[in-house]
Amino acid sequence: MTVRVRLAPSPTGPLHIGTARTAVFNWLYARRNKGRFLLRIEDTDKERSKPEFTRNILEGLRWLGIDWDEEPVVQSARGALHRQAIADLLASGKAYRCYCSEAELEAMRNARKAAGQPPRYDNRHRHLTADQEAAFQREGREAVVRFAIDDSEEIHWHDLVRGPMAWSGRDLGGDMVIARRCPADSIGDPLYNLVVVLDDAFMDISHVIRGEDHIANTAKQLLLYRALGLKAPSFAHTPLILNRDGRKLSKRDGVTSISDFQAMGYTAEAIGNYMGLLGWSPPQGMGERFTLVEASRHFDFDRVNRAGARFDWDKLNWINGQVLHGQSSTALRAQLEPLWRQAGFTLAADPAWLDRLTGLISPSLTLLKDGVDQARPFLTTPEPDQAARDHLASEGCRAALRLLLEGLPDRFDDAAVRALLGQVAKAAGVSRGVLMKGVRAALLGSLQGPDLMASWALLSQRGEDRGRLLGAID
RNA sequence: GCCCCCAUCGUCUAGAGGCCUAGGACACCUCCCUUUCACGGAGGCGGCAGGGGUUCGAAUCCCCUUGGGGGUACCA
Repeated sequence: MTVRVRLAPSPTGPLHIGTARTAVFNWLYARRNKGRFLLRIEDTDKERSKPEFTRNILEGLRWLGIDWDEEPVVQSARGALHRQAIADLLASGKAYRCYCSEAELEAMRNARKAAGQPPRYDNRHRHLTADQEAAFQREGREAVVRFAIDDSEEIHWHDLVRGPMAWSGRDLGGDMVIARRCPADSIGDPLYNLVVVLDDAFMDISHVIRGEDHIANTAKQLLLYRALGLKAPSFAHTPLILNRDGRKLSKRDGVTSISDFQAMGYTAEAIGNYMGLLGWSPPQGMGERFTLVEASRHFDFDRVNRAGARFDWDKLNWINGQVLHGQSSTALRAQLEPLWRQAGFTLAADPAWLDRLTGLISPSLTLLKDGVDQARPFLTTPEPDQAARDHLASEGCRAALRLLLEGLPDRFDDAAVRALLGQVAKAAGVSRGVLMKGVRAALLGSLQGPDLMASWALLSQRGEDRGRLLGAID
C-alpha cells in the first residue's frame, strides 16, 4: 500500500512549533516509506483564517526542508461536496436536524452537571415526527445537523503509537453536530470532524498522524467513515509538546511559532533536529545529532514515545550551537553578513578576512545573531566597557602599553610579538597577564573575548591595532 | 464531574523478564586546556512514583493507588 500522509494546518496563526513537529513526523514517515506527503489548508473558519498565515505556514515548512508532493488542497473550495455528503446522510436517516436553541442546550448541560453526570446532548430531536418538525419550522427555528451516535456503539482501532484503542459511543457527548445552525431548509457550514473525514478520504490518505489531543475525534471520525461508506486510514497519535509547566504548548507560551525561532537566529537544521528528538528517539548508534533527511532513513512509530515531551530551551540552544560550530567559516560568514549589514557594520572588501573573523568567533555562538555582538569590536571601533577602562587605569598598565607600542614590529608576527610581550612586561614591572589584559582592553574594549593573539593578528591585517593601542594610552 | 491517555535522573530519553551495580544527551558541579570568555577534553552529582501480585528472576507483564496530561464545542 502506498503511504499517503498529510498535514492539515488551519491558517488562523503562524506555523506553530506543535504543528511543525506533526509535519516532521508525517514527512519523516512519508519519506521513509517512499510515500507522499501532502498539505491541506483547513480554512473553513472564515473569521479567523488569513491568507498571510497560509503564506507563513508554507514558508516555514519550506524553511525547515519539509517539501510536499502535490498541490495543497484548500478545504474551503470543497464546501459543495461537504454539503452534499451531509444531505446524503440526512436522506439516509443517519443524520437529522436538531432544532434546540443555544439556551436549551445550555440548560441541558447544566442540569446534567448538577446531577453529577457528564454534560451531553440527550438526542432529544433524533426521532422528531414530521408534525413536530413542521411545528418547529413554523416557529422559525433554525437547525443544526446532527449525526446519530448510538450509546451501544463500541469503537476500536489499532493506534500505531499506542496500540489497541477503544471508545464507547456513550462517551462521545451525544449525537454530534456536523453542520452549523442555519435555516432549516438548507444546510449550514460543515464542521471539522465531518470535513476531515471527507477530505482525508478524497485525498486517499493512508495514515493520519496527529497529536494525541485528537484521540476523541478519531472515535467520532471512525463512525463517520463507516456511515459514509469510506475506508478508514490508519491512525497514529503522537505525544504533545509540553511547556515548562507540563501542559500542552500553546501560543500563550511566548515564542512558539517557527518564524519567531527563525528570527531569533535558530537554524532550520537545529529546529528540525530538536523536533525529531521530541517524542522520537533515533535507533541506537545513530546519535542525537541528525538532519531530517538522515532521520527519514530510520523513522518508525515503534520509536515514538507515548508520554508528552517538555520543550527544553537548553537542549535546543546546545543543538543550535553544535550546528553553527560545525559550519565552515565561509558558510557561516554568508549567513552572518546580512545580520552584520543590518547592524550597520561596514564590511571589509576582503571576504577571506571576514572568513577568518568568522572562524575566530564561531565557537562562541549559540544563536546566529550572537555573531553580531561577537564581531562588533572587529568591525567597528569599540567603546571600552567599565571593566576594560578600570583595567587600563590600573597601576602600570598604560606605561606598559606605551613601551609595547615602541617595540611593536611593523609587520605583525606572532612569535615576535609574544617575545616582545615578555620583555615589555618585565621592563614595565607588570605581570604578563596584566599586560595581555591591557592589550585586550585597548584592542577590543572588553576583558573577555576570543583568543587574543588571533584577534590581534586579525586587527593588524586591517591596520587597526596600532591606532587602538595608541588611543588607549592617552 | 465523566471519558481517554501517560508515568525511568531537574529535562529529553535508551531499556521490549536475566546483558541493569539502569546507559546516553542537555543542564549543573569539578578538573584539564587557556591571558580572559567560549569551544573542546576528562570526571562527578542525579532516576525506575507507591503498593500488591505473576515468575527461580521485573524498570520491563497484570491489578490497585497516586500523580500528570488530553478531551469533553454549532473551533480546528
